[in-house]
Amino acid sequence: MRVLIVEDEKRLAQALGQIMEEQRYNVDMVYDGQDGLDYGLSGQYDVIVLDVMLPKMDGFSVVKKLRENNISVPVLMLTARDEISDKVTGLDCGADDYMTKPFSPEELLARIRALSRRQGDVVLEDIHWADLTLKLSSRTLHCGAKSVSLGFKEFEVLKLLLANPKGIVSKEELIVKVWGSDSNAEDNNVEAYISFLRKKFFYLGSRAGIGTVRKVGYHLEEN
Amino acid sequence: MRVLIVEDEKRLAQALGQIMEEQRYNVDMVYDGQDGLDYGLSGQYDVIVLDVMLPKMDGFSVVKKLRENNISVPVLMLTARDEISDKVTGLDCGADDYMTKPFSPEELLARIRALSRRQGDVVLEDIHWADLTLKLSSRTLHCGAKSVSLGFKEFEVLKLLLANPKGIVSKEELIVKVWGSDSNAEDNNVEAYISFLRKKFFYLGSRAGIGTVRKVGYHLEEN
DNA sequence: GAATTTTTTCAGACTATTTTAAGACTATGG
DNA sequence: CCATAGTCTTAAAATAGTCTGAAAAAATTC
Repeated sequence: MRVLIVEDEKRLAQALGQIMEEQRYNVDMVYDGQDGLDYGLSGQYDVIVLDVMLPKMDGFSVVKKLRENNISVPVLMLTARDEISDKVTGLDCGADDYMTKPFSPEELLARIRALSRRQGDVVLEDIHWADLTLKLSSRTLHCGAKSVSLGFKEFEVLKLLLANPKGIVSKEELIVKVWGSDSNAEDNNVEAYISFLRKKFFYLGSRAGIGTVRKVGYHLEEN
Repeated sequence: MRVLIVEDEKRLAQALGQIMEEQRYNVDMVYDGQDGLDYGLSGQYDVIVLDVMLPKMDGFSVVKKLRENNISVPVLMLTARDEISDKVTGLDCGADDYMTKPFSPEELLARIRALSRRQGDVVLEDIHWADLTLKLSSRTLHCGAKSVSLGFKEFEVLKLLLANPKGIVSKEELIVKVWGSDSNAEDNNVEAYISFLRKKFFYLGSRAGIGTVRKVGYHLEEN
């Protein structure tokens, strides 16, 4: 996910950037409204975090111009408590959400997730493979009349396999994408989850299976 | 709440309708100005969303004729950015608010809420789910012959669950929408209320229940 | 201002998920 | 066929997330 931060207080911008990079977001930072607008117009971002008070051009104008150029990227406005106005709270300026400073990293991330989810809620469709249906909203796996609920990690592992229905997914990739690159998960963790999933496939009576390619990885297959 | 959408771009009309139906608004849609006027004259709506450019009769004329007939329903005009005129911005036409396309669902809902609030006389309809009836006017929950009254927070939590009868509502969303995004409510507050509600469902003998999806949220389910 | 209701807080119980670890199994090269 | 490294499976231990009852605090009502 690509995020643009437009904030002139460098310390704060830095902090924001760090918080988001920890979430593996791809972050760009600029420090005035003019740059914010130019970067925003590139249309390459999934979310823009925009301070209201900025040099050269204020946040409201930036959003306004973005919208005039049909850039519908979700915008999260940052504002000091004493700068709050109806223009912000009513979101009449075209922003999608606002947050008053100071705020917690959790709140920031929560709002960013909410915004990107809102945007992508069309993508939250069910995934089909062979006779299986993975319901993203309820984290359940269905096959015919039967269904099972998946744990968080099971879900993520399966989702990754489904994202490459023909290709092979390595244990390493699974570890990085499901456990995180800084985790100390071992291959056996992946093996355990593959085993759990196979057991559930079997319980569901599905004709789908997970094939092993020794020393390479796993892939979905249809029997 | 009853809403009339008058919009000739069917896709947009459809999208608007969906957004509002998710809020459990009672939505009617028509696709030209003449029908818009006819429906509007029935006087049954709490808000009318009206495009400016319409076949048969433009939006301005529709509002004008409505007002001539003493229909004082709040009207929200939709206009493309390049159709904007003082007639719109000044609201000289008799509309109560206007919004330029494109806009976010949130903005639309915010404005509609604002309009109906301004009106002050929101019609409170009951919400039904499974064997439950939530009476919005009295904040009571009914099932068969039994009923209980809900506290304000219980009520809001349940209403949010009912607003997404199929989807899952996260604790995060509940906190933001019930406690407010600037509150310091914690997950356990939500858990406590979910527990209260379950107890009341049980007392009522309802077949409805609240399911948990670990690390994701809650959703209504029917046993 | 007392009584009642609603909301928050907290701790311990409970449960699902995740990790760990050990032994069984299997493909592959020698 | 054997040795080996890689993989599978399972049980159990550890952890993290959730539930719930009770009591304190706050808000409302009478």
